[in-house]
Amino acid sequence: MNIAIAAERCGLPAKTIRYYEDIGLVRPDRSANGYRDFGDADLHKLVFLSRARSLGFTIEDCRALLALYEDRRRTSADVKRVAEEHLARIDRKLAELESMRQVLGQLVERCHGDERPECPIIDDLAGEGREPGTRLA
Amino acid sequence: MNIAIAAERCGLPAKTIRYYEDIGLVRPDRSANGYRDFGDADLHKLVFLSRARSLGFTIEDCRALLALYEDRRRTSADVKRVAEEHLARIDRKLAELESMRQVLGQLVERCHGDERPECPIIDDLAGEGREPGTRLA
DNA sequence: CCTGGATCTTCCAGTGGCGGGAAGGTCAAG
DNA sequence: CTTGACCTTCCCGCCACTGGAAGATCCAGG
Repeated sequence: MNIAIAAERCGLPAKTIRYYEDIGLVRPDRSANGYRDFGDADLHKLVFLSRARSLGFTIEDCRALLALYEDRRRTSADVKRVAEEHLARIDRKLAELESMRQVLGQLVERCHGDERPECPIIDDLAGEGREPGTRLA
Repeated sequence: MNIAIAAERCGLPAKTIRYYEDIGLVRPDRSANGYRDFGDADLHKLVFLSRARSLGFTIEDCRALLALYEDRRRTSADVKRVAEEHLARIDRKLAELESMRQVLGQLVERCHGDERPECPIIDDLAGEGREPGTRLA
């Protein structure tokens, strides 16, 4: 099947699929005219990649997971380890974002948002009250 | 003051400060020897930038915020709008990460993590049960 | 048979926000 | 006078694509 059909079926843009071939994640056949020709196995891989990426796995994670996917002698422990590392990355990122959200949320709440120049957001960014330790977070 | 001192005082790497000058966020003087010479106002800007970046504002947000910081006729409404847009971005990102966390967390829980090949994580990525709508999320 | 539009190919450049490292100038101490 | 710590500019690399140019190919209509 041509790339447009494969793209439609796996939910990835054709550009992304070509990129995945470039970096060696898929190796579709080529038709006589030079067009990529995706078989069912290729499509399965693309669906796998699409799903893994949507869960936030990096490309290198995907490469490892794809190898495990295709290895009948894999152990679920190997898979779980990759997933747990990613889960830890997600948790770190969540904590970082939640901290930002908390600080910024409080600043926004305290800002009147009127036509006057006084603004606790600007004051915070400028470092007002940083030394005394009266900082919000 | 030289760049290393400025870097130490604002908490940004010297490389980052040079980059900020490249893109026009700061304009330190130059000494006779060609070295950058940061004054107090420059340092204040760098501290401002450091804090804004740590709250996740994009460089373009920082440019806008810095302009507001320096504009005595700004309104707090202008500042608040920038902050609220960023807050919305944070919330979208949080929702996305929380969704990933939820799905991946359940998959990891269900995975035995032993020496056998059966693995609900791989099965999910491979699309097992996608059509029937028995998907986790 | 020709034309035109859709699809395919490769290749190059850009995104954001820096970081690494090369090649070379400058400065202060011993 | 040399050493080593600074400083400068410059260019490449990161991640995971995305956009666009230039050109080949395919297919349907006239």
